[in-house]
Amino acid sequence: MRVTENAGPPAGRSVTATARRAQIVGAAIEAIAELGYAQTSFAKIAARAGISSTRLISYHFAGKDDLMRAVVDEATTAAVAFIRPRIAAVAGRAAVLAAYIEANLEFMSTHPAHIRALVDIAVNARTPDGAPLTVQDGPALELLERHFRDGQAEGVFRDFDPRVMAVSLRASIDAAAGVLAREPGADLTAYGTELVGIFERATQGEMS
Amino acid sequence: MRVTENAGPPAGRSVTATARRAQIVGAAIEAIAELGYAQTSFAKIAARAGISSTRLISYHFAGKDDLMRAVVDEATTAAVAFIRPRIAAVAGRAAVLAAYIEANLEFMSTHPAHIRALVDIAVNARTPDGAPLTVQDGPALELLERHFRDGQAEGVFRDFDPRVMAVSLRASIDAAAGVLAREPGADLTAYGTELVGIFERATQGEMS
Amino acid sequence: MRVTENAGPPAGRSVTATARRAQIVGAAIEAIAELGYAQTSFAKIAARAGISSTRLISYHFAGKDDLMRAVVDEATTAAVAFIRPRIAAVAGRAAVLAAYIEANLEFMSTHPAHIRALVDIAVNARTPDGAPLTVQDGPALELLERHFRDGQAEGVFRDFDPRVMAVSLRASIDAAAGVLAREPGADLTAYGTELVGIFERATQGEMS
Amino acid sequence: MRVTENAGPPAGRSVTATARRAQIVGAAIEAIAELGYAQTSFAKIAARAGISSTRLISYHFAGKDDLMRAVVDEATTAAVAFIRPRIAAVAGRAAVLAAYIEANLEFMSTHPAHIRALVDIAVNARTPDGAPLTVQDGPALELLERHFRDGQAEGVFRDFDPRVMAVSLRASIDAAAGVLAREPGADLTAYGTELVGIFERATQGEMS
DNA sequence: GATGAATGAGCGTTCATTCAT
DNA sequence: TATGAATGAACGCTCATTCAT
Repeated sequence: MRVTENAGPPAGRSVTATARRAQIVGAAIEAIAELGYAQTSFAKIAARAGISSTRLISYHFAGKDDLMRAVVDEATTAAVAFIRPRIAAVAGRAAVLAAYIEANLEFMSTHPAHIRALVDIAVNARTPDGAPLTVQDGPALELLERHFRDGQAEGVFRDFDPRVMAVSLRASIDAAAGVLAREPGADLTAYGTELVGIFERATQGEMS
Repeated sequence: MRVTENAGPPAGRSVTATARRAQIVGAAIEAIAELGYAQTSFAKIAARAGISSTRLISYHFAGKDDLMRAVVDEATTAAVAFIRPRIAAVAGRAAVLAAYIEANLEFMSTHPAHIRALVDIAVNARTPDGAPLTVQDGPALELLERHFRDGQAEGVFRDFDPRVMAVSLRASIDAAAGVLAREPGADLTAYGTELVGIFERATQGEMS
Repeated sequence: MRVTENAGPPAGRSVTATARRAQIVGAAIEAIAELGYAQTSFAKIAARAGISSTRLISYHFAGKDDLMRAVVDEATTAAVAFIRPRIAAVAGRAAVLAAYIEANLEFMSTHPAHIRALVDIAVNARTPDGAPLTVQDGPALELLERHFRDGQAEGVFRDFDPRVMAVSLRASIDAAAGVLAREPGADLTAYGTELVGIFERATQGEMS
Repeated sequence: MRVTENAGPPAGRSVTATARRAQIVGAAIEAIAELGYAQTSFAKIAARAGISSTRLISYHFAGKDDLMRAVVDEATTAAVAFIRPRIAAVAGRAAVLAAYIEANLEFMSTHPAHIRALVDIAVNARTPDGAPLTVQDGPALELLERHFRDGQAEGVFRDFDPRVMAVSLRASIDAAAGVLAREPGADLTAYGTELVGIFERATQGEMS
């Protein structure tokens, strides 16, 4: 699953702090995705980045928490950059929802390590006092919730609890990442179609 | 959040191996639920169990993996014992599905640590070579999948991919545990009703 | 200045915790006396104790603070055991004062490392938040102060501030340790006689 | 306890080497006084000086030893500049002694960090091979010793060991700094009067 | 005169595990 | 069945210093 010897500046040469940070963040994402959060250490990240000492990581990041936050930032930013134009390209609450689901799954298939790292950090990373480092899917959940609420106000969606729907949708999408991790050849497009079918029905219909 | 001094045999006295194992497994569940998998060590578990040396854990379990498997067994067994009679009490595919969801949420509210530990281990635990320790929700998923498949054969459920539906339902239920952990006062009954509504519509309806 | 290969249990064999702790404390005293507090690390102590890993120190002491407190305890206890019978053997405020000074200097010449370690820890050791680990000469100062106060009440000593006198006496004694460290061949007995002369005059006389 | 943002040139601007050195020395004095010698590092000093990299310290000083020597120089020079005129203003061995003690205590109350740093370095600083970096109070002790010796030759002081008296006086003065550090509101003037009383009696009287 | 980047060595501590009883 | 003692490896982090501009 390793990509390359992690393209970037040849180790040992002085480069800009920005480039070095990006290189380290990339290596951290790879390491977490492959080994899991609990097994990922500065040493493993350094080895993956092709740098000789963990000292360089400590030099560029204030600590493990700081690095993990940078990983979350990078993965989130990449996901948003990927997904936002795809939902901006369609119109209508239901179409946006479908585009959101499909863009998420597409991003997963092209950036599996990003997703894996994001979920792993959210579940595991804690500050020394035990508090979670990040709230899982926090911003994404709020946007989804607002989308559902607005759709309800417009009469497009039925009357459900937008928070429960948002949490369930995100969880279902994240679970797809787990399936992908376990079955590398899985057909994500078909999976996306199924998921769209599930949540179209869940958000519309009358029945209750 | 600690329940008691972890009822069980007073440390230092000779007890049966079975009782000692149960005591340690209980302490491990507490520790994982409170601290998260990555932050849980033999030392923390021993402290919680009120035993002075980690040696006792190594004595009763072949290793960390063995202990984690025992935790998964215990939590799974407890969940099955709680849920099975509740779904056996109702008839019909849809009613069973609703009962399954509601029983799961009810179990969560009475055994939050079991669920937290189960999810945490599933996501995190690996053998030293990086392979996942357990297949996430393996048995539960298969039962759900068969239930959907049978319901489809009976014409009760619409035509969807049973595996995707099963994965999404389990993920949505597990996500409820996360909500519960973050908002201790949340109304799980209402949450369950919402979830039943979502998956009733998702599994029935026509539309596509 | 190293004594021996630090007599004690042969490294690597299992011994009682008490004996091992004493061995480590002894090595720590030697190390601090020779290298100074700032240069003393677990690794240096372990080397001096003839044990192979710093892990054994961490096993027997909760942390560096805990070890330093044990060193202070050991040195203080040894000093008290040496000095107390010597002042109990004489009668009269002035005679006790002289015996106290001379016993202190004698202890210094037989246990120079104990004194050096005691002073070094008092001056340097801090908890992580910056608070001093021990109050220098705390208990000794209180006893001295009371002795002076009682002597004044009996009319044996003149009217001076007992705290200032106690602080100055302790400082003068501790400074003798510095002289001893710098000039190993110094005549401590003569030094003691001089010091007694200084503080006899300081505590008596009329003049003011 | 920090005084200001440590007045001096704003970091990052080109200034004279002299000014920059003074700024760094000032920050080092503050750091040692607050944190203690063992806890003071280039990083802490740089932070206190408001400069971003420890590189600037290494640039202006040959090493840690060199910086510490500069600190000692600065503190000593400041103390001499403060004290010398005060002892030059009085005549007579005893009066000079009293003026010396009182000037020292006065300097302490106006420059507590200087004294703290001076004592801390004297006790702790070592070259890598374990040798003390400076001889504690070396110059001051010699001057004091000569003063006592000359006074004895003039028949003003009784017959005592001038070295022991000098060491004890310096130690008693330095100990006052410790008292001041622990009890910020202490009355240094009264303390000085007491100390003068002690050493007047110690240096004169007959009795022996 | 100044600086960002980089470094190897060492720090105290914790890890799961094994030895010997 | 139990346990105190011991262990090597690895952890994240900080140290004073040097490289190359």
